[in-house]
Formats: sequence, C-alpha cells, structure tokens
Amino acid sequence: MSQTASFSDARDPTLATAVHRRLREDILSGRLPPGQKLKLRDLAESYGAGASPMREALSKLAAEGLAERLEHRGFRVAAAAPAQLDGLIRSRVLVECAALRESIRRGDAAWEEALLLAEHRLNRAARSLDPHRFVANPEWEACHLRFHQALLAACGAPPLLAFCDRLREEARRYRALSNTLAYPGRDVAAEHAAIARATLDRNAEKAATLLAQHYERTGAFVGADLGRGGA
Amino acid sequence: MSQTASFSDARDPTLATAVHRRLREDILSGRLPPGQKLKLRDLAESYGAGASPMREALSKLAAEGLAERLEHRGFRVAAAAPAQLDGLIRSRVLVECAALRESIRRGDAAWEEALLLAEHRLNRAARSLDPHRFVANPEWEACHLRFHQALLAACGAPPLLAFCDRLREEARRYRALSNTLAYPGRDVAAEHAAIARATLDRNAEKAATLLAQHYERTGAFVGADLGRGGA
DNA sequence: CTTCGAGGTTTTATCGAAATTTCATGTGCG
DNA sequence: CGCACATGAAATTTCGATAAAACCTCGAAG
Repeated sequence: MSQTASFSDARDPTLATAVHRRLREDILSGRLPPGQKLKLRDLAESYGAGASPMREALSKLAAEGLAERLEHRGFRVAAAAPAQLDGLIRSRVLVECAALRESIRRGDAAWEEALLLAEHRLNRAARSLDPHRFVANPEWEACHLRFHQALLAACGAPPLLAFCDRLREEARRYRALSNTLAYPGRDVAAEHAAIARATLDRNAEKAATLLAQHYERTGAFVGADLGRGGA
Repeated sequence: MSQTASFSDARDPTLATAVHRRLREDILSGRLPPGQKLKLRDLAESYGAGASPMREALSKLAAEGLAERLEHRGFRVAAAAPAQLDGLIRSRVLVECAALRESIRRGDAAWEEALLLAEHRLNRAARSLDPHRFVANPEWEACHLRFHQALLAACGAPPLLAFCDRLREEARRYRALSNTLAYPGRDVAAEHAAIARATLDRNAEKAATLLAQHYERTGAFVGADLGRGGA
C-alpha cells in the first residue's frame, strides 16, 4: 500500500544506484543548474561515496541525456535552452500522438477500464496541497503520470513507451527549471477529461489533437518563463 | 610516443569508449549471443583492459538497452525473443511514420535536395560486393543509413531522431542474429525509390504506408527466421 | 527421496593511489 | 605589445587490491 520511498539508501542495492537516483533528482529539481560542472572529487565528498560509484552514476545519467560527457574533461549537467525545449516538445507530441492513435486502434476493454480508472483517480486527487497557494501534491503527480501512461498503454510497443517516459522526465526538468509552478487560467482537469472522453469514444483524430494541444500549451508557458528567467 | 595499441584505440580518446565500441559491435554482430553472461574478469582479460573501463562500458551498454544489469549479479547480453522484435518493429513503424509525416509537412527545398541526393547515392552503390552471392557492402549500408536519416531529417525533433537511430541499431542486431542475409524476391531499391517519390511529392499518407510496409516486411523475414533458428 | 542449511568458491562492488591528459599561468621572443 | 611555448597544477581516467554479496556443492535431517 504505502511506499516508503524516502529512505532511498536503505532500499537501493548498491551505492551507485543510490547516488544515481539522488543525482538525478538534484538535476530534475533544478538544484544542479544546466551547464554546471560536475567534479568527481567534490561530488564524491558531498554524496559520501567513492569515485567509482559516482562515475558509474554519471555515466548512466549521460546515457539518459541528463548529463553530458566531455572526454577527459568529466561531466556537466545537460544544457537546457529554449531551442532544446522546442525539440523536446515536438518529439513528445509526435511520439505520444502516434502511440495514442495506435492505442485507440488496438486497445481492448481492459485498457478502456484501466484508463477510466486512472482518470477517475486523477480527478479525485487534489492538484495542490494548499487551496490558495500552489503546493505540489505527490499523489496528484503520481496519478497524472499513470493517467498519461494509461492512454498509451495499449500501443503494444514497449520501447516506445520507455522513450515516452524518458521524455516525460526531461520535460519535468524544464518545468522545475522555470519558475512557473502553476499555469493560471488553465483547467488541466478539463483537458484531461476531454482527452479521456475522445479516447474512450475511439475518436483518434480528436484525441490526438487534444493531447498535442495539452503538451504544446504547457511548453509555451514553460518556454516563455525560461526565456524571461534566463538560463 | 609508442602506439602499440590497435588502430581503434588511436581514434578513441579513452579506453572505456574503445571497449564500449568493440563490445557493442560484438553484440550487434551476434558474436555475443543473447542472454550471454558477461563476466567482468573474463571480459577485462579478452579486451585487454582493467575492470573500471569495462564496467563503465557495460553500464553504457545497459543504458542503451543492449545489455541488462542484474544488481549484484553483473551484466548479460540483452534478450532477443520474437516477442521483443515485434515490439521493436511496431515502435519503429509508429515513430518513423510520425517523423516522416512531420518531415513532409515542415521540409524545405534543402531537405528535398538532400533526400534526392541520398537516394541517388543509395541507388548507385552496389548492395552486394558479389553479384551472385550476397556479401554485405559497407558503402551500401552507409548510404542506406543516410537515406533513412534524410527522410526524417526535417521533422525538427532531435531527441526523436536519436531514438530512431537507437532502434535502427537494435534492429540491425536482430538482422545479424537471424541467418537471413538477403531477402529473396524483394526489390528493396524499388521500395526505397517509391518511398522517396511519395515523400518528394509530399504525399504523406502514401509515404508513411510505404515506409511501414518496408519495415514490417523486413521484420516478418527476420522474425520467421529467428523463430526457426531458435534463440 | 526431497528439502533445507552451512561452508567454500566465485563474482561483483567499492576504495585508494598512480598515471595520463587537460587547463591555467607565467615567461621569453618577435 | 602580442603570441608561442614551456611549466605547474588540477582533474579525469585507469589500475590493483579489498570487502561484500551471491552461487554452488555437499551433507544431514525430515
């Protein structure tokens, strides 16, 4: 039932995986800014590990696209420019729309029911922990993730789903980088509901269009803020 | 001063990258069969490197999906079952068709010309080095790669293109794993020409259909052979 | 005959130090 | 005054060794 994920060190089987998780979280949350030099010695000291696990974690991050490797010059946090955000959004729209269309074409009754359930749970969870000020609700975030995964789940292409997850994480990084926590004047719940309805109606064209708008809208907000805030 | 190492070392900046390249080639070519246990000590000896670069190479391979990591149990070559090939083909069709449609929508004159050139060069290169028996021609392979890249180049989504490259490599592995070197009764040149023509005519629907058939046909051949040969 | 457990062996994960490369600073010459 | 070069320092990469974990074998009990 309840997941005690806070004690990552205790659950992670090796030091390298623990360090990898913490480092990734620090990059995704923006604590480590884009372009930041990642010096092995300093990191090893601050994370309480040797050079070997740290190097392995960095290598993994580089493969995921969250860090860049410069031969003989170590690692740095991956750049995050508006131009790259543009390519990211475009990739997400193309890939997720294609996956959604295929899901609609192939999905069976079980998929429909799972999607319905995911949308219901997302609706029931509060988006913010505080009604007046936006405070991220981990439960809503988890439901949000599962909803979007449920949309694509029936496409029958596991590598593609894994790629979608990767892009989602990278997008999350940009969201954290911008100061835009909430998007005023937007009813995301309604957007999700509309996407779910079109999908369950097997209206591929409409569902894909709505999903594309869903991502492009968020991208526009974040991109504008990223350009203003400077990065 | 003294360059006693092999020529590949001379181009690779570090031992880890050199080992990574060689190891990847050995997996893609099928020299290391799926599921094969990758023991650190044996690998280090046969590749002439220490444990650290080897571990880093394996870590990178695992991130690319060519190797699997089992915590506290080392690495093994990624599995390659018909079911996974199915997901791979489906991913390629979905992603590449979406990218191609977008390329057709956004492509400018320079893109058209580059595609035309790539198709011309592919046509001019001989598919086999021997007219009677199939012997892979590296030049044709390179032109083939560039042709398919040229098709999608204008989609404006770099992460998606990188993903396409990754899937292409994985597909190449299955091709090498099967004993099917040539596909008799198939005119691939004609298929490529048809795809190029439809693309240059900006006929997205037809181009995408042809591209999908192009991949599904190859997948069917390889899959059938993989099922027969056993894996 | 099967199942369970203890001990030894193999393999991985990690640490600390040496070797190689790059970057920065200062010096000499044109 | 500017540029090329040499030198020193810092960082990365690599190696060898140690510690920890998992696998295998073997034997005994149910």
